[in-house]
Amino acid sequence: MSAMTEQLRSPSLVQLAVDAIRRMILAGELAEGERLIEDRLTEQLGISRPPLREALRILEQEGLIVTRPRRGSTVATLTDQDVFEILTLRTALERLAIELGVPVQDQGRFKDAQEALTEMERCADAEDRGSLVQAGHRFHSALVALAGHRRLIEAYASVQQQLLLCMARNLYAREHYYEDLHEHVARHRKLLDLVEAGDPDAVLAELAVHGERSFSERQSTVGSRSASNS
Amino acid sequence: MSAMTEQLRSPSLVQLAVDAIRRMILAGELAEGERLIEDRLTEQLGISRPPLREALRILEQEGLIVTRPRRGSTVATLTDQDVFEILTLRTALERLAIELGVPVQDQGRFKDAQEALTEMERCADAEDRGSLVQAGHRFHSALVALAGHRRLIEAYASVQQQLLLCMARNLYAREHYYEDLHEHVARHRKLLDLVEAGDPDAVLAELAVHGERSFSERQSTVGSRSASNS
DNA sequence: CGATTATCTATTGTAGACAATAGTTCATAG
DNA sequence: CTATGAACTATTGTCTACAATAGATAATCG
Repeated sequence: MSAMTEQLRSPSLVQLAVDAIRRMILAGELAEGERLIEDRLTEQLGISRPPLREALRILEQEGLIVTRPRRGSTVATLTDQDVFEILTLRTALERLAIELGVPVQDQGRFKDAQEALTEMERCADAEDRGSLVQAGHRFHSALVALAGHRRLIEAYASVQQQLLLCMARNLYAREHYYEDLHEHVARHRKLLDLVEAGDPDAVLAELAVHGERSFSERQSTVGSRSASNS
Repeated sequence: MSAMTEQLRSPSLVQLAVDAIRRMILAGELAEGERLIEDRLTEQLGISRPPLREALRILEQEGLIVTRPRRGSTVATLTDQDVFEILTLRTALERLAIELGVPVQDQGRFKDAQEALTEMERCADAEDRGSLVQAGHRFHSALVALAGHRRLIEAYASVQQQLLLCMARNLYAREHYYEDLHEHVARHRKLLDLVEAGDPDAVLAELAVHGERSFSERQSTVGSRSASNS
């Protein structure tokens, strides 16, 4: 039954371009605020402008680029306010996921979270921060997927992606991920244990302290709305 | 300072097409599941296909249409599961808005909510259900705007829009809006009073019972994932 | 007479070219 | 020497045309 969902999609040039440009942005190959000249991208990707422009529209909706009429597109520039928005939204979405999904139904998705956590522990042992971040995102995504809520999953993925953009810009990475790696993983382990126990409130409480640290100093800087780097 | 935000934008054909098609869908001129033939739409709107296709990509991201590769776009078909997702997501976003915005800062936005509520009362007196729904949406949007959270506002608008699609299909309208109109408005009045009082928790509590009625029977039908109309 | 396959048509995917505009540079006047 | 204006260039916005594919129809074979 789950094999039915495997449908070999012909990758349209639009989807291809979306993936490629997204990767470029998140990998930092395209700098923050950098203009995305259509001609240059078409040449680079080997496609023509119509599919590229459709791809840009999608990325715009995803929040990775900003398009101003007659002035083209630029890679999104994130202010402190933006980071605040991303983090708060992420937490709200995770909360909903826990509330809906925590007396866990789909054992398969739970497996995903477990595997991601194992991967996190491996990364922490190896002190591989980059992979740890990725595994952490997989873990959280798996947690969110527990609810079986398509829109929630998509919204979360979009926010997660913007968070990756933050980290690519090193706005957020330092203060959040330069803590003790094993404590970091331990908190996630506890989270998963509570999820398995099936008590949503306990998970939510843990999630609250989980996120508190990263928010507290952010909250204070909110309101400035100033660009966070020059 | 707020006058600075007034920038007369030339409406690109893409934006024009997005608005036009969105209106057609929400007005029910395009039936649920109906195919959107590009040639027909270009002729109807008097534009060519590239801007139309960009518009379709945007609408796809917004969740109003579904596009399958090589098979074109269709107006989104909403299942019970979809309605459930929309409602739960909406509540989660409103909760976040209240948490962040309720010791209300921006008095201007608060005015918006007050005006919308006044409008609601007028509609309830006139028994104008259609306008009441619209005013209600303006009210909720104003409430969400209190937080001054751009991403939250956009996400909420998208969800709200899909909710309108539900109502256009009469999936949700009957059981939710065929209650007593004045009680409906009274609940919103209470909500706004609590917001003005500045106690987020009280607002959240009220919001919970506010939404509980509409969710309870939904929750039970979840899992069927069957199409909700034929 | 029913099922299967080949052709055909309607529709989407993509490309290249033209038109319009915003930013830039240079020249000129104060 | 600075500021203003005009021409220019780079880039976006849009259109028409071509290629490729999926669904439909009809014809043929069992």
